[in-house]
Amino acid sequence: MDNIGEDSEDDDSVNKITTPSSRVILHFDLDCFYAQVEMIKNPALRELPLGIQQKYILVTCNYVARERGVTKLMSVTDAKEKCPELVLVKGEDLTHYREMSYKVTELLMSFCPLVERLGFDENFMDVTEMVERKLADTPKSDSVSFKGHVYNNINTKTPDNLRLAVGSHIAAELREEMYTRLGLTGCAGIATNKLLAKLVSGTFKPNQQTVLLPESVSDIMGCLGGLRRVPGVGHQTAKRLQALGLVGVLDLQMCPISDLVTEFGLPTAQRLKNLSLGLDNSPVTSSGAPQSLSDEDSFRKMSLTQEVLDKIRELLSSLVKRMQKDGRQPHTFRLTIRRHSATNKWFSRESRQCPIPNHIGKKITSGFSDEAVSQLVSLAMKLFDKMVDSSAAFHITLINVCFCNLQSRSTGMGGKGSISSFFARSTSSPRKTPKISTQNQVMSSHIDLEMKSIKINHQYCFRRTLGSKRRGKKFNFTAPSSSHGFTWNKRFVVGGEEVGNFPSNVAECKPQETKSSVIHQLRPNVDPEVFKLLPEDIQKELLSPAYVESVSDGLSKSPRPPPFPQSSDCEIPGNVDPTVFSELPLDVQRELMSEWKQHKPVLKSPSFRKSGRTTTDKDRKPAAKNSQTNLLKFFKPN
DNA sequence: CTGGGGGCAT
DNA sequence: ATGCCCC
Repeated sequence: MDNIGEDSEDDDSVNKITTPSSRVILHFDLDCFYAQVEMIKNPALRELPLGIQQKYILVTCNYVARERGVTKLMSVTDAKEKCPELVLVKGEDLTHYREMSYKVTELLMSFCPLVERLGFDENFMDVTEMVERKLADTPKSDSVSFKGHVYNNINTKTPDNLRLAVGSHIAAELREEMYTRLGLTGCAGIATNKLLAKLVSGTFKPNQQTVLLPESVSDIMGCLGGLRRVPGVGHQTAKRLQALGLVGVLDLQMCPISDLVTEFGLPTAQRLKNLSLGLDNSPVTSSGAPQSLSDEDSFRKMSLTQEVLDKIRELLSSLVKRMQKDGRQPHTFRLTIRRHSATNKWFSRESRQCPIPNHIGKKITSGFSDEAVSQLVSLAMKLFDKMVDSSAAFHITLINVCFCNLQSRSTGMGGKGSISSFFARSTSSPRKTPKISTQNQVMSSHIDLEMKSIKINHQYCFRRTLGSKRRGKKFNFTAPSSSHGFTWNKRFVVGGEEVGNFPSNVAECKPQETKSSVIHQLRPNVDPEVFKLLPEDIQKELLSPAYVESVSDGLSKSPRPPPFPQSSDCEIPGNVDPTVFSELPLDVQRELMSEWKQHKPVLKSPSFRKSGRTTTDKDRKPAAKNSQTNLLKFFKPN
């Protein structure tokens, strides 16, 4: 089980204190992904304006089409108007895109397992360890230049920038690998966190890459304009921010944290403010195999039970086949619908779910697909009846069937690894492809891949993703210690942001300190004299929780009081500025206090997750418990 | 007439 | 089960 004690022994002894706290994060974004896949399938399409069509929407298009004014998410009608010669390919069946997407992730993972997928066409990678390793191996590393673009074209020589420069070389090589092995082009961004890497990757658009240096953080955030452009700020959040009078990133940067807390609560308030400043300590979490498989279809209208039944059967037979290839057994089934409603057109979905009886689940994995499908169809219809009164008129515009709670059948060997199908090489592949199949090869696949320049032992790339998302980010500092020779890397969770000369790089104030002492907590590159000259309210703002590495995301690399008070009284958590707290409305204070009270006992038992599911984590994402074993099982034993 | 996915937190 | 987020 999780053991906090184990960790404390090895972290500082192994991780030298001098080790830099900033990470090197890569973001990869394939160019017009679906269009590229179609152009690979049919090269004749390359010179033609090509659009990928789902129902009435053009979900993406190639660059020939873009030159003629076609854009993403344009209606087919508009696109045809703009460009009558536009060639359309249906893209509702995602099979090929999904397969290619996982090949990309697999390729990246073969260099460093810490890869997080975002949709089908984007991947984050934490290459900090690779960079350190490369730096240590190359004595003449002083004069490394940047590969690709540098945002704003400015370049100061600092140790952190050197590490980003090495990151840019890694990114370039990985993009080259993607092209030579898979025929795919894409962009990459190199920065110190996921937010910035993602934002910068699109700076130069097709098939190029860009580094963002810390000194340009305020520039890139300022140039963003609308808040919707900030990843993590969706439609709803943007609306609520606008109600507060905030429309641009700069507005959010300058907004008093207390205003945000009243609207969003403390955790979200901090997150939003940090995002606006380019701060993001969220770790790159290995995605591994998907948590759920679903299949859906939308249509104008469906009003007959028989049609519903047929559609569900159709969706299920395809989903069961996919599930079968995956190899895991689903233990939960969910049916989702969208109702037609003239007024409430804005998409609200309803769903019902139920356990999948074991005898049905087994039929899925063991190949009795037809039986499984028909039994699942009746399950689905029962769920449908819970939502829709079939005796009255109804109009459905979407049906989705979903398998989740996926568990590997065999704990040990022989089982078709869950991810094996996603990462499996097609046997018909004309080209020799690297086999990343056996457990041994996971740790040494650089041999198979004939890496020329990135001679990084994969062991050095294992950065623990401490605690999975599912175990709750809040308490991921209680994640298990290394159990296979990998050391708990405290620094990992810290992710101290390097934010150049931004005021916000006052990022490491210790909580609950007096102002006079807190000034000593300023970053070394922040001039205390300058700080003292600032108006007091600005000082307070800089020291407020929004500027502190949030407790929920990690520990400080410097000794710091535990995130929650040890005393039995409910005190203000360490990451909360008492001054700011005291300024909150009383009811908000009370709410926060009771929340903290409830969380406290959790500190000692990270497995509190009331879920009756005393899960043996073996079926969760690879990062969940033990990155090695969990990762290994995703590769074909061969 | 905004698609077909996927994720997380509550 | 829903709502938010991402593409």
